[in-house]
Amino acid sequence: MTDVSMKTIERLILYRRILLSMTPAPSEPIYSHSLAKLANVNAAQVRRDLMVIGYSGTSIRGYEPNALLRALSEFIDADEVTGVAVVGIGDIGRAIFQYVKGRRPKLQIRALFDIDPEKTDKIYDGCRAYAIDEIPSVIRKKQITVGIVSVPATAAQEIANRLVGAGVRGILNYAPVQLHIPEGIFLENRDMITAVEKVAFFSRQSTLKG
Amino acid sequence: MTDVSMKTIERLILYRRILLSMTPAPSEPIYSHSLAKLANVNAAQVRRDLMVIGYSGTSIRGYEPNALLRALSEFIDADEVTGVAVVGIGDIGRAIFQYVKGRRPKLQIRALFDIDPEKTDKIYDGCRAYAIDEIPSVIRKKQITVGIVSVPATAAQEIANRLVGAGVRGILNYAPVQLHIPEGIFLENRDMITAVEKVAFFSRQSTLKG
DNA sequence: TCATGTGAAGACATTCACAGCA
DNA sequence: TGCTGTGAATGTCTTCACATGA
Repeated sequence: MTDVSMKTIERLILYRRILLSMTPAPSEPIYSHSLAKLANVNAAQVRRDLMVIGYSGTSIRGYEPNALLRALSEFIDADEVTGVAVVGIGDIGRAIFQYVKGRRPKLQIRALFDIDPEKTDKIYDGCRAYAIDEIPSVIRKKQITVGIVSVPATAAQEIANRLVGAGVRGILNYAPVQLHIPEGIFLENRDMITAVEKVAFFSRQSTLKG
Repeated sequence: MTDVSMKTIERLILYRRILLSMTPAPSEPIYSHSLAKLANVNAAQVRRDLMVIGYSGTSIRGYEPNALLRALSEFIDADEVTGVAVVGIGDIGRAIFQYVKGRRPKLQIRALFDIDPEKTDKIYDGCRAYAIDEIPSVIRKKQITVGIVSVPATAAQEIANRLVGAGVRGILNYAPVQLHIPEGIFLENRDMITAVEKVAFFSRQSTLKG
């Protein structure tokens, strides 16, 4: 696979979400300008991003929405379904589970984990919750490659170690702590406190500027 | 205020979090190298970032942890406490409320909002929940400048409009939809579906590479 | 005419590498 | 010696601007 920048992938995912949200799919072609407006980016940016997915407007003016959607999905998704596990059944864990479940056919949350015995060995909305000790066996058996860490900060590193040990290739970390994981494993941090602090900072800036 | 890049602010916030997590504060100086390691960045990056906050290692070798923490906080925080509102008391709304509450003295969640009458006119852990119609009056009265959108995608734009109309200067959007808001209002998107898709994509890449 | 695709410029971010200092 | 602070180099991302095509 050709290598793509982080920023580009984020936008490609955004373009796809925009197209998915157009129901029914418009029969009119969509222009780089219109997509750009919907995505809050520059039109040249859209065209440059679309270059990497190898979809070309078929000598037509603009892009054919269905074909573009197909091309985006082909690029963004793996051939097989990606197995995902959520560790920590708190508010964040539940939120992710609810948001992702059934919304993306190529992403499947196949297991939940929690330290609290009250929460484990149950089935939530079609997905089973396991004890932390079962991480290695379940991750392997269910071919899970993405782990989501939604446990308290103090437990996060230990959970990350176990996930990596069990073979996940990427971690999405919601705990407010910097994880240290081996080279080659993808890590994305989404700490909510940091997010609020950042918005607070730039809100102040915009106030000062006028 | 000097203008700082998004990336730099994110790292400054991270450095502060790292220092805050060291309790008790170490009496030894901390070096750019050690902070870099903890933050998963390059040492030169740390030094360059610290340049912008105007803290200098006082002709000492390394940085004095307490002084650095103070300098970081002075830069990151406003003088006054920043008022925050959370709209949408679902899993995400609750998660943010719980995470932020009491953890950052300069960030105060002053109001919750929800469309469901069952959830409003109650006090959750010291913070009152209001109906959506009360956004304008409450935002103004409580001097709220940051709004967090944790409602379903279909409602998000309408909520954003009301928040902006009421005077907030920044929005943190957890809904999986692109908001359109006036120039000058800061917007940060944190959609969870996009996050999982991104991690899934790069996990696959790392697998292929080896 | 009007939109795409893209070379080239420009803006921005990271890293190197070293002078200077204690 | 071993650190910081920073000029300069490098690397990455965004935007301009225009040739090309229908």
